[in-house]
Amino acid sequence: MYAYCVIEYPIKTLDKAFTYEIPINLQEKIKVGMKVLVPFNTRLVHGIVLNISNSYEGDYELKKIVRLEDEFLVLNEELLELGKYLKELTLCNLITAYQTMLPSALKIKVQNSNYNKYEYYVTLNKSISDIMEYQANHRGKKVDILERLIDEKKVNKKEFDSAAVRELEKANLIKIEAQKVYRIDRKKENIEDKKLNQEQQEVFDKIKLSLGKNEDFLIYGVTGSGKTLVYINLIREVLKRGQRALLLVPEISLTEQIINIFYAYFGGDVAILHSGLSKTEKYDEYVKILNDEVKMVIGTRSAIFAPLSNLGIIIIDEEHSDTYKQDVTPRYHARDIALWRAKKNNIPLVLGSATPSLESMARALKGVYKLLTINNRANNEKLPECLIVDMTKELQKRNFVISEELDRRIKETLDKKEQVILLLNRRGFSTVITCSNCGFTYKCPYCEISLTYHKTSNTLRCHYCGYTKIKDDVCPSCREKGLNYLGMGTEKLESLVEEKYKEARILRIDADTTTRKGSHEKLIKAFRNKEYDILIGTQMVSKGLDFPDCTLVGIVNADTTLNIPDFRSSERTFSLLCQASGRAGRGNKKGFVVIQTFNPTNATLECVRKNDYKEFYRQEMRIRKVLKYPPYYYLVNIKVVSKIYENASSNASKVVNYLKKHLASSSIILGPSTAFNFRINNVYRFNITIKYRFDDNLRNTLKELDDIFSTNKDTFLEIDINPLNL
DNA sequence: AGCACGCCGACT
DNA sequence: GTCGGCGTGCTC
Repeated sequence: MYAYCVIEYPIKTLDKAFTYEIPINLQEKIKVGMKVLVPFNTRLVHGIVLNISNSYEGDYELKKIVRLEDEFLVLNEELLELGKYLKELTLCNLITAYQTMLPSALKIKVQNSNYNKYEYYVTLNKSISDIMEYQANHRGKKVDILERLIDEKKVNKKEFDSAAVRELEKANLIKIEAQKVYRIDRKKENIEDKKLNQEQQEVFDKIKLSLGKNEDFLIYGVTGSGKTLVYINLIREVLKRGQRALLLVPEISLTEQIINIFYAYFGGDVAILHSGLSKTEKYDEYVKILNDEVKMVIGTRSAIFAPLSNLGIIIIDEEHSDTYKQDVTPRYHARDIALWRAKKNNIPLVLGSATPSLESMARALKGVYKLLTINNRANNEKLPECLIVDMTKELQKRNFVISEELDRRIKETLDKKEQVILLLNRRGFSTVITCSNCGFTYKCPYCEISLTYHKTSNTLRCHYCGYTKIKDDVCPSCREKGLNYLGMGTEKLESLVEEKYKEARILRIDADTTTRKGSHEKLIKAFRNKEYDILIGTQMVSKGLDFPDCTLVGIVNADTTLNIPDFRSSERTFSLLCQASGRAGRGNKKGFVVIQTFNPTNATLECVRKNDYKEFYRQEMRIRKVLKYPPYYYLVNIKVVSKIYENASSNASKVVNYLKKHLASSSIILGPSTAFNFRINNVYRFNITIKYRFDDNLRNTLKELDDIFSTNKDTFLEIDINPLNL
């Protein structure tokens, strides 16, 4: 018998199956998907068995497999096949695909250590009469231990004095047995069963009809519409049918509430997988899934590879979230993997969002996904009232950070003993130039992208197409000398707010205050418990959180995200601000949202104010169509990377020429342009972007380019198919 | 990737 | 004469 294996080195030239002879003693045990140790050249390496065959045709003198490395399959048939799809999807090596699917404790190459955790239990090892006889002749701790064991038969070793236990074991009176335990072990809670309202029920009923079929859904439900409750009921239905469920969430640390709800409903039937777990915790959760000991998995992006057998449904919550796309190789999108698995298992896929990605909404409107809408908040709560404040006018009143309107509302809210969230968008791109007088920013005339400033040449450039212009001395819009960099950090805002509202208790949450594991949840909890009055934060605080006493959300500077040089910046801003607005007035109190901006007539902000996703979708789709962006066109981004400037530059031109020669004439090739992170650590990178609709040659051409550059020592390519960022 | 093999320069 | 620099080629 022969085994075809991929080996551990993630190198293009080794990205193929190597054949080994299976020694007779392993022939019974070996299975496809197992980890093996094999001789390779002059050393031993790890590999995964792809195929087992009785014949081998070829003239190689085959070597023999040394041993099996795990007693269980690390990859079942579905995942083995999925790895091949992942390779095709992202153009990565097969072994890289498999590695990303496995938790770090089970990855190929790591030395096999035992990650299992045990608890030790003590039981009696002699007849009761022998024990009693021993007790008669002794006193103290040992007698007490035996006493308890007679009563309870089996007791955790932790509860006894270890020296006494050791002596008793030596005397052969007791024995100690190891029992495998899981590090995470949650119990179901008795919670009140919430009933679905009519809208939720309709959505549930429609998806229920599709269980057992491959149908893909998009649930578009406003913030607070109770999508989670629909998910819970769907999963229950799936479990009732003896199948399992997979739920993806964007970031578990920010979605603590969701997990707790699912633990409450499903207890130990849930396994969780996310980056906040330790390596060993992840291993435990993974083993539970492999052993069919759980009925559902909740997790972040990579949980889409969970080895659940008998899948009945896949749900992706907040499907628009960027976190579902991995930004290192393999650059996959969990949605694509979900579509594949749903099809493969013949089950429904449910995507849910209050602000669906344009891609998904476009597909839904085309009928590729079934669109299901929830228009109202679950308990008929009103959406918050939202107003836009023109900061150019405030500047004249010398209000640089907090407008009169926002100031008045903050005071009112504090007087009512209610809570305020102030959202400061991600620190602005320091390379984007804004006029501090009127809010003007430079945009590329061809790509509608903010231009970035290059200090060395005093130029403004579009990193999509390479358009370049010299920086003006005065703002082209207001003729003032106001062109400077943008940026205020949360810290500065915090000190300002402290000064202004001396009585208020202020909490700041951003990447700096939440570095320690779990500190984020602690701070969030403290705010919910009303230990603070004002919460200042970045987008971290905007997602999925529920603060019943928060009635005011202030967006301090809505322009920063709008000006980020990316064609998706409007979409991201809309989504972020809608999410943030959704934080106001979750209880039965009325909520307010104040958006401060230098662009009060901006169409995206106006859509946020009206909470009008449909209008935003229409507008943004028009722009995407004209400028040939997704979802009308597909994108591929190629970065040409080298430590040597000339090589990066010349190879980038070579790539463009190659593409021009081989791609369909309808495909658009942009660049090479200097990437916005053009030079990091003395590594240079050039950007090439392909826009295409249908191009039969595309995949093969990309593969060929990848092959050509795989042997290049100093220059390499990073190919990102369907990139989220360029 | 890792390692052996191989062919040139500067050292006890 | 030999040690060791790293260019080249191969891995079932």
